[in-house]
Amino acid sequence: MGRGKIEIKRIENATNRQVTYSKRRTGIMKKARELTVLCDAQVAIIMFSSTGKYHEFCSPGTDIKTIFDRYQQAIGTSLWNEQYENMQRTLSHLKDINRNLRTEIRQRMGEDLDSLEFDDLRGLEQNVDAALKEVRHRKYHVISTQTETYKKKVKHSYEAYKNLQQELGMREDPAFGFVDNTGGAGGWDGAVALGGGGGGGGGSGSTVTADMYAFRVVPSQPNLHGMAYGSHDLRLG
Amino acid sequence: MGRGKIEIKRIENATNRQVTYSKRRTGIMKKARELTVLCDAQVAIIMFSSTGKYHEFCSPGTDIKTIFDRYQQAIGTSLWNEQYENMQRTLSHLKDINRNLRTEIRQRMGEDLDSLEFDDLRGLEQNVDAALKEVRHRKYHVISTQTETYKKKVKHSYEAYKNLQQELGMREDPAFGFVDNTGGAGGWDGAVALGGGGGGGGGSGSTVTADMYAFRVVPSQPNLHGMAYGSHDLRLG
DNA sequence: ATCTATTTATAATA
DNA sequence: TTATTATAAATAGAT
Repeated sequence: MGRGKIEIKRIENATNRQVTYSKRRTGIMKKARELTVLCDAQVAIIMFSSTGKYHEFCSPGTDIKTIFDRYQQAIGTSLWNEQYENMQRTLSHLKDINRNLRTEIRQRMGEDLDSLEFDDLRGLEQNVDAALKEVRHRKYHVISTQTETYKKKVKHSYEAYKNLQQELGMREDPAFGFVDNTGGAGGWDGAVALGGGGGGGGGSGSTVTADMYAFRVVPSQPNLHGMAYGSHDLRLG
Repeated sequence: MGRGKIEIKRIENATNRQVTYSKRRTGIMKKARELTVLCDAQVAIIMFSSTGKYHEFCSPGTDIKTIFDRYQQAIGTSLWNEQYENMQRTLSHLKDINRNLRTEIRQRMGEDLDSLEFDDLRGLEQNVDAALKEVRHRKYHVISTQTETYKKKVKHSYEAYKNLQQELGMREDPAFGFVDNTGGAGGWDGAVALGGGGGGGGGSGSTVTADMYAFRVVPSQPNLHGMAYGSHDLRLG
């Protein structure tokens, strides 16, 4: 029905496609309206163009949602409900898992142990004990790494200072140079001795004490990825 | 388009109406199909005839529910959509929490510690250490309670035996009676000495060894509410 | 259902 | 976009 017959396949020219969409959409809507009136029917149409624009038609005296509800009743099984209930199930499953995880954490924190049998307790104890060893090991590794880094920084700083001092000494009165109070660049291993971490070579001279790291004795909220240990609301899933 | 022009108003003759409905319905469906193909559009049509029969059309590659969802999104407001999205949000929030909980558990198990700063590690260590003490304490409490219970059972059993023996001795030849080998009902406290738990009164005589409880030395999967420690799939939320 | 005279929709074009 | 118009398609009424 046009100047020429066309093949029913995707119109490649975007403009033509858009024009045809517009014309034929109008045509379908008109047909739907006519069907509604002529045959006393109820029709609902939803369309999306390839560009994402949406258009709808609905017989007067009703609305799309009503027709859709009726449709759902007609086909019996409710797609909505199916998906909805699926989600509900997933949700409650997640909550269950959540609750279990919280319980495990609480028990790993030494709380709510009343429900555990002796064997459970023994297993938990072994597990926590092993974990403690791991954490300590890691802690020592970190502190020794930190110490190494610090040591290197100090060493570099010292060398830079010495170089500057030499340079100054060559150009000006040596009396203006800084005095070297260190026992030499050699002994910054102290803190490594705290743990079993991989300490570097031995050294003598000045010793770095634990105070150097300003250890907090009070267990003030330590953060874990911005979250304090045990800060989860463990009451509900 | 027919032998005669018709007015667009309800067809009163039921048969004619039905026939026209059928013909025009087919026509609309064909038009919809053509539109889908020609213009790369998505179309969903639901129809109910005046007699209640329903028919639908949907572009291939999708389904009515999907189109309806999209439609609801397009028009913005929708109670269903609201609820649906609410659920989606809750779900992803739960997944996030879940992931964090799993991370915390893993770190409490001494795994994945690389991302932790020294202060985090120190806090974790203190926390796990305290937990370990709690678990041990509880374990000792349980074992001593168990021991008490066992002691009482043995005592009762012994007394029942003595009573029976006496009864037997009164009725039959005492030679058939059982010999009492125990050192008296008094000393079943042995295992309590294992820990700091609240042991009962002191006693002497035979000692209960740890073997009495058939301690497993191998840390075979201890159960926690039917779930082994660390048995959660900790990989994903 | 099937057939066609006619009306209607629309492809190409401006 | 909108309008025109030659033609293809849909379909009312008859069979």
